[in-house]
Amino acid sequence: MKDKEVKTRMKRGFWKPEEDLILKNCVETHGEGNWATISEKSGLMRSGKSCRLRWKNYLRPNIKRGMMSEDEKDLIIRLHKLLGNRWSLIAGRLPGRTDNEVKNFWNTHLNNKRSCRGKKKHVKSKEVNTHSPQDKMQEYPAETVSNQEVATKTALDSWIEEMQDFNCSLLSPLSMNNVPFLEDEPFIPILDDIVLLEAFTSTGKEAWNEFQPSL
DNA sequence: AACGCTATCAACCGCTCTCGC
DNA sequence: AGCGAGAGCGGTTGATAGCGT
Repeated sequence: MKDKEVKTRMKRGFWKPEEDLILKNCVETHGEGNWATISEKSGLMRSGKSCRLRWKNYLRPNIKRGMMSEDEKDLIIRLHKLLGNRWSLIAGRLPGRTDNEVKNFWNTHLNNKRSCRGKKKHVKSKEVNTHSPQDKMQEYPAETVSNQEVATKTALDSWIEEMQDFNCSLLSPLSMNNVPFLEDEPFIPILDDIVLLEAFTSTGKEAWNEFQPSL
């Protein structure tokens, strides 16, 4: 019950500029990550969670605000197709964008189901390439991490083999589309390989065009 | 001008994950 | 191994801006 009391005493709702300033100073003093300490020391009466969210989504340096570029939209679509609603993972590939922003963008601009609610028409999904690692992965149950890893690795291996058979050269993702990647986030082994291969070697324009009529 | 509807997005909630003990 | 605390994630909510009637 004490938890509930603390919770109800916490301030909620929109952040004021002065609160942002205090939070910013506190993060600089106590370091990013010590949210419980920051929450306590700041005197903002905001929960650690709330502080973390505010910092991560708005106050963190190098946050990019405003409209998504065509490249970003394209990348979101491709990554979502591959990863599903793994917003933090997708956002990690979009410098300056947050998971919350990507999630909101998807739900408002790109989510067909939601777009259908209004006047926008649902667009039939295009035929998928049956040789992609993603499709191969669907053959495996992905309930557990180990299953996922095995599935992913098997899919990647066989796909790379096929690609080599077709004499395909797999370019480094870092050099493509002029899309910079966050230096502070290491690629997740195996999964990232698939993400990058899929995202950067297919025809992204087709994927984007699927969504265009509904926008 | 007033009203209703829709789109947008900041923030919250609840769950899972991770790490230290 | 088990437990608890804190951090992180994805889903959802709610305020409000904008537009049409």
